Amino acid sequence: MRLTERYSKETGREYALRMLKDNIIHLDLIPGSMLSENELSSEMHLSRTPVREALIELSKVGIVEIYPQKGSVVSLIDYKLVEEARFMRSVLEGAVVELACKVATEEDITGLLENVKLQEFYLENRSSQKLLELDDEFHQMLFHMTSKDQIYQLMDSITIHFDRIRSMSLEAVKDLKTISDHQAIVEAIIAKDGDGAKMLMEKHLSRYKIDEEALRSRYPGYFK
Amino acid sequence: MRLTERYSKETGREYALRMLKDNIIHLDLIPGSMLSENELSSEMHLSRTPVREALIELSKVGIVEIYPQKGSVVSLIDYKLVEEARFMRSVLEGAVVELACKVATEEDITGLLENVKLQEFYLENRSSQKLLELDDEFHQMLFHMTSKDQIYQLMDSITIHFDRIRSMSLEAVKDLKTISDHQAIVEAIIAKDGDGAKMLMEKHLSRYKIDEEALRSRYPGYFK
DNA sequence: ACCGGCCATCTTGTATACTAGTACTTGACA
DNA sequence: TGTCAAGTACTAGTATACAAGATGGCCGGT
Repeated sequence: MRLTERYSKETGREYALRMLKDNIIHLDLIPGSMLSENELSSEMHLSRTPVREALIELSKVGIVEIYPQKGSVVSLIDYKLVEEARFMRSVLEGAVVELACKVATEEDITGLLENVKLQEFYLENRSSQKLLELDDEFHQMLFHMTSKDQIYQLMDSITIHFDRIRSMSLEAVKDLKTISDHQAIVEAIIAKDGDGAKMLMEKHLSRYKIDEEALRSRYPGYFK
Repeated sequence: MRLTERYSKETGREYALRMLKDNIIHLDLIPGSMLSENELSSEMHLSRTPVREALIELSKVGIVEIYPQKGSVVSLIDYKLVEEARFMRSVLEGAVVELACKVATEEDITGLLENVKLQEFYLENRSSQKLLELDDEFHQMLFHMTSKDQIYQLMDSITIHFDRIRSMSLEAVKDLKTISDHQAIVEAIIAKDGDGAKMLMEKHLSRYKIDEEALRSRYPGYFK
């Protein structure tokens, strides 16, 4: 388990959750491996309580499985679940961007344009970490401007299945496409073209349909 | 707090969660009221741990708010959140029923028809409890037959905002309409009419747009 | 050699103890 | 009378202790 520093404000539970998610996404905790509440808590210098609460939360979205009196494991990759997460995002974000075309204010659009400009900047500067953050922020902004923050939060929790797959496929080469997708979506919003924006969003998210067989042969044993 | 018996198999946490949800939906825990982990745990004959875990889960969907070192409260009714929950259901169920038109098997359709028949039966017998269960089951079946169980589970967690409002509007007079809606949806699925099924589902769920002002004047102080 | 039962050691679930921070009450003092 | 400070009684967050079930190895008997 790879650890980073604990933020000053965050609670033990939040810290444990952040560490676990990070390590699961980046395969430092490999699919199928056992998780011991005791081990984890001593590694993170916490007691079992906050660690346990984090594990419960992760089990709610099926990324961790808890077997009472037996143990907990990092879930094997279940392609059904990955596709389910992608479907959920596609459907919800499609509807949200369509709605955004109706309700976006000048300020909202300015914010989106600013975000896209920053993406271009960091693409040149090769900061893929920053790019990922901006990508997430872009999508979150759409939910915020349509007053759908709670939905974003719920949807985000299941997205981890999908983030894990994404980190397995070597390259984030699609960064360039990502940015031009975002640009096109903003343009559709400006033009108040709801149907167009929805289609663009669905196409954008369909890029994440990563080839299962390729990954399965590269990482045998990680899949259910 | 109104309590019912604890099932033999369920854990303390599950029991606490079930009790809390029931009491929030049926307004035995009124919006805005304080929740003390200590009080709740002694009422339910549990320790703070499982009760606390249940409260954390409820806070994730905004039906309970936890203020560290100060206390927890049952959230006031926020119509934005209610509408958000309705929107989420409408969008997801619309997409799912459209998909169901493509993939439903004979068995799936038989199951749906059987459910509708039972609804008719219990409508005559005036068992509104059983009707609600069948209603929930109907919707869940659509998610199951399209392999979207995880999405149903997540969506269901936010539906509580919506269930609370529904229990406030006096009558479940719309039972008859509910059943005919369900019948129409099943017919559309049989006819493999995806667009029609989607529209019917959205219309069906729009019935839950309960008049805010009427409730607000009847229950002043329950709203944000 | 093989099978069965006991035991030591894991696991998570729950209960309880402790910590630290908030808010209100009470009472003394200006 | 008004104000401020100490004390008290709450809160949630965390740590730890205990309970109960699952597992696997070991040892003895057949």
